[in-house]
Amino acid sequence: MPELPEIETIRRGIAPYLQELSFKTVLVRETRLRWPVPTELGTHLTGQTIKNIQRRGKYLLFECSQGYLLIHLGMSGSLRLLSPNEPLKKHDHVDFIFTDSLCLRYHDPRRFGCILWTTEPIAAHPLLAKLGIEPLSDHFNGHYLYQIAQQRQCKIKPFIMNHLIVVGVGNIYANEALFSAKIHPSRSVATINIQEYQNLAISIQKILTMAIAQGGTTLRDFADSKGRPGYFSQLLQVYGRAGQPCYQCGTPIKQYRLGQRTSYYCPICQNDSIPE
DNA sequence: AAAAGGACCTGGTGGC
DNA sequence: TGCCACCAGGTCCTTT
Repeated sequence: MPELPEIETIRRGIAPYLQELSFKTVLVRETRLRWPVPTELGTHLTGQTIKNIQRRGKYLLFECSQGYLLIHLGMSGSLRLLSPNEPLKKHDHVDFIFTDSLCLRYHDPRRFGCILWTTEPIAAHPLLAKLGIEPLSDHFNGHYLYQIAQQRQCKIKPFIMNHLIVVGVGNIYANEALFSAKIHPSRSVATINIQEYQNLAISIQKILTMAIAQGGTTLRDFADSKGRPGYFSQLLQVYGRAGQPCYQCGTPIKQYRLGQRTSYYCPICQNDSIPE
């Protein structure tokens, strides 16, 4: 479900309500996420106060009095703020209940997400230590991408989705950013020049920023922390639009499989002389 | 070392 | 209506 804009939407939605609140109880109904939810999670968290909620890539980092709660939503995870009395739905795996009776509820049908606890320095956490640059930071630009690309031989779409290079760009926004930069998803990274990389970096930032402003993209079931959908899906140019006319030139959008992911592009705007 | 493919899960959809 | 194959927003791990 969630890419960077969806995670950021959730972070912004919950942070104002949870700052300085203390954990009263943690109810773990299902421990089988991507990695087991720590059995002592409640013991660790009870009495701790949330100091700050940050995001690194698609990870939410809850800075507590004496450690970090780390949450990833995988493909199908969501977090909702509600009353602890709210009736449970299937796959509501964990409740974080706070002293003022607010409940943060973790829901994840496919269980690809994770909930972890660490008291080690957060930047050194094994899941975070090797992550690439934040796309919305000042240091992310065309030069950065160009330099790494000179030593690689992969296609551009998996390249920008590689979170060891740049974090947070998932399948939807990778397709959209490449359309915006007029680059075919299968272009070899070494054939792309510096000017094109500068356009691409700007496109990635533009797309992500716009998506955050729209509250993310709702395809099936994404909702923010209050259950509201995101509206960026109305602005998608290529993702999910196979066979429909390109908004720029009218040519039908093409769809194909690149790696294990579905890719969408305009054969005219993104110069379809490249073998898929 | 880097690229590609498989694996982990459930639910929704479309075809027969 | 039922059954089945296939698809889905992620990313770690194994294989090449």
